[in-house]
Order: sequence, then structure tokens, then C-alpha cells
Amino acid sequence: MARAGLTPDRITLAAADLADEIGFDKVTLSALARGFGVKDASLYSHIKNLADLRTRVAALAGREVHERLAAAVAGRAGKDALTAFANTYRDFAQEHPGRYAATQIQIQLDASAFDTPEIRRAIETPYAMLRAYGLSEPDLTDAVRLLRATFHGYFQLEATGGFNHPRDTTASWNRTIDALHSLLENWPHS
Amino acid sequence: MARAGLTPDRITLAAADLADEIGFDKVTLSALARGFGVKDASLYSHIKNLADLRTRVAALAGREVHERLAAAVAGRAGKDALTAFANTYRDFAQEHPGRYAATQIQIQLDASAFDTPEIRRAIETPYAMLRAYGLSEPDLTDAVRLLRATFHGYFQLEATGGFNHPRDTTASWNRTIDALHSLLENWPHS
DNA sequence: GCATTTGCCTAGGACCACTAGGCAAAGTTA
DNA sequence: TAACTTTGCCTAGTGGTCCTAGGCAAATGC
Repeated sequence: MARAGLTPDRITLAAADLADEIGFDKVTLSALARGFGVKDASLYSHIKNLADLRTRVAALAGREVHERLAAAVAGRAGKDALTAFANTYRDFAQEHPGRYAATQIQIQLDASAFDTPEIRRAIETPYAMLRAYGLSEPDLTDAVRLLRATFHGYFQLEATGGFNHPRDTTASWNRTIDALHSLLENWPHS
Repeated sequence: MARAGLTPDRITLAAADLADEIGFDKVTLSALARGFGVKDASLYSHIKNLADLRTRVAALAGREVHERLAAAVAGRAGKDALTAFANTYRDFAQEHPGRYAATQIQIQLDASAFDTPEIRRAIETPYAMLRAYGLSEPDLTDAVRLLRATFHGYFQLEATGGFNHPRDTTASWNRTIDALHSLLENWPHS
């Protein structure tokens, strides 16, 4: 019988696309196999198990979002950079909810696995942006955490319908960026 | 054969406790039934299905967290109230990760179900706190959203190990509260 | 053209959510 | 107390999920 031409990358990509459609946690190996016209057991020649697949999707999504963010802030600084970063991030989360959810999973790896040049670069983008605001350690790390928390929390609440007040969420979003900008400019140094 | 004395409330409570132990999304009806020394089919006399149970746990957790928050901010205002609110909320999320996760699920109810006095009161607590900062609509709603997003994002990132920088997360947390306070005091009015 | 590797298969186990129908314990009424 | 009703937990069974073991044929290397 003809082969389907599966590879870890093709499976990961299909899983990411399916996650964007139906939700990251609803992606099953069975459904994925059906999409390829293949039995679910066949996938195990290419991926270790479901957790492995999820980790791969998370890595893929992480690369994609980092590429976009790096491109968005390139050559910008201050509020310009912050706005570009924030809006690019939010667009990604809205256009690719499954991929975005994947980036939030707890990756079960030993600490050394986090020390790749790729992850290093991904972490560097927001740090560089905030350094341009004149922040230095430990304020820098605190501010990065505040930014990440605020963005992530906002996307999550938007995605799960947590904002049911009639006010437009995009208007609130723009005000949030304004607020964060003025906060970063007037950061209460320790 | 003797009866186990199950009720919807006892099942919900057990589910919430189990969620705190093993994680909200890992709670299964089978495991819950085993805990009661009962077959899983028996639970269906008391709850409709898994989604129903999750909704009940979410409601329970929501009541609990609101009680604590309301008690924490009672009689306080300004930074005092903000700090009490933030720390109480964070403590709850850390002590009861399963219950906290439950409060974040997308509740599938028609809009009218959201209009109970209980939910109204729960929403009112942060609004009242921010009104004391001199904010009024629409800034008020924007600020509430910013607070919720920041808190939720922070808890989530802390819980999933998103902060792997060596700096102590509690130190960053205290700085975050400082930063939010100064932001609220100097809110860029529209 | 033959041997090796590799990709997808069938078969099957364990766990899960959920339904249908049965029986006995608890509650109700006289 | 005795009969009737309600209700709580049961067994049995379906279909979905993840995952393993072992087989066979297609692709690859010599």
C-alpha cells in the first residue's frame, strides 16, 4: 500500500494548524491520523507520544512568534517598539490561538535544554526593548515579567471571553499599551 | 449494599480538592468515583456530566476567591487595598492551583446566567477598589482589565514555570504591585 | 537483484466519558 | 408495621483516547 509520506515536521505542522482550528488541547493523535488517511499507530514511527508532539508544536509556535516579534521591533525604540511588539503579539494570539496556547505549556525538559541559542535570542527581544527605556537589572527582569504577564493575561482573558463588559476590548488594549508605556518611562526604580 | 451518601456538593468539593492536588484538567470522573469507593456510573445520578462538574467547581472556586478578596480589601483603600487584593489573590492561586484554574475556564452559559447578584458582587470588588483611585469610566473598565490581565498572567506564568530567570519571583511580584500602584495614581486619562 | 531498513498495518490492552436498565435501600403514606 | 414510591448505586456495554507489539511490504543501499 502507498505510503503517506509522514515526517515529524509535517505531523507537527498539521497539529499546529488543527490546534488553531479546534483548540490546542483538543488535538488528538487519532484525529491527526485521520487527517492523513492513516491509522493512529502509524504516527508513533515519527513522534514519541502526544507529549512529544505538543512540545514540538510549542517549539514551532515559539519560533514563529519570535520571528514576527523580532521583525516588528527591528529598528524601533520606545513607544514605537512597545506598540509594535504588543500588537504583533496580540495579532498572533488571535490569528493562531492553538499555536499561542502551545507556547504556554509547561515544557518538561531539563534546564540545559533551555540554553539553546534560539531560546536565548527569543528571550533577548523584550529585554532589548526595555533596555531602551533605560532600565537595568533587577528592574529590567521585573519589567519584562510585568509585560509578559500583562500580555499573556490579556490574550487569555480575551480568548476565553473573560471580558464581557460592553467596552470594546481593542480600545482597552490601546489604553493598556499607553499605560504600560508611561509606566516604563516612569518606572519606580529600586 | 450501603450507600455512599453522595451529593452534588460533596462531589464538587472532592473534585476541587483533587484538582488542587493533581491539576484541574487531570480530574476524571473515574478517579473521583474511586475516591468515593463507587463506580463512575454512579456519579451521573448527581451531576450531568464532566462539563457540568467543571462548571460547579468553577462556581465554588469563584465564590471562595471572592469571599477572600472582599474580606481582604474591606476597610482599605489605595495602595493598602491594592496590596491586600493582589497578595490575597496570589496566595489563593498558589494554595489552590486547581481551584484557580477552574475559575479560568470558559463557562458555557447564556448571558443571562451571568447576571446573578453573586457574580455582580464579585465583579464589583475590583471596581470599587479602583474607583478609590479616582478613576471613572471608561478608564475604570480599562484599568480593571489591566489589573485582571496582569494578575492572571503573572499567576499563570509562575504556575507553569514561565519565569526561569534566577531573580526571585516574589521580589518581582512586589515590584509589580508598586508599579501598578504608581500607574493607577498617574493613570493617563483619556 | 538481493539484503536491509523503514513506514504503515492489524491486533489488542488500559483508561476514559457516558447510557440503559436492574435491584435494593431509603423515604412516604396509611 | 406494611405497602408503595422514589432514588442511589449497581452491572453491562459502546465508542473514543493513547500507546505497544509484532508483521508485511515499500523504499533504500549494495
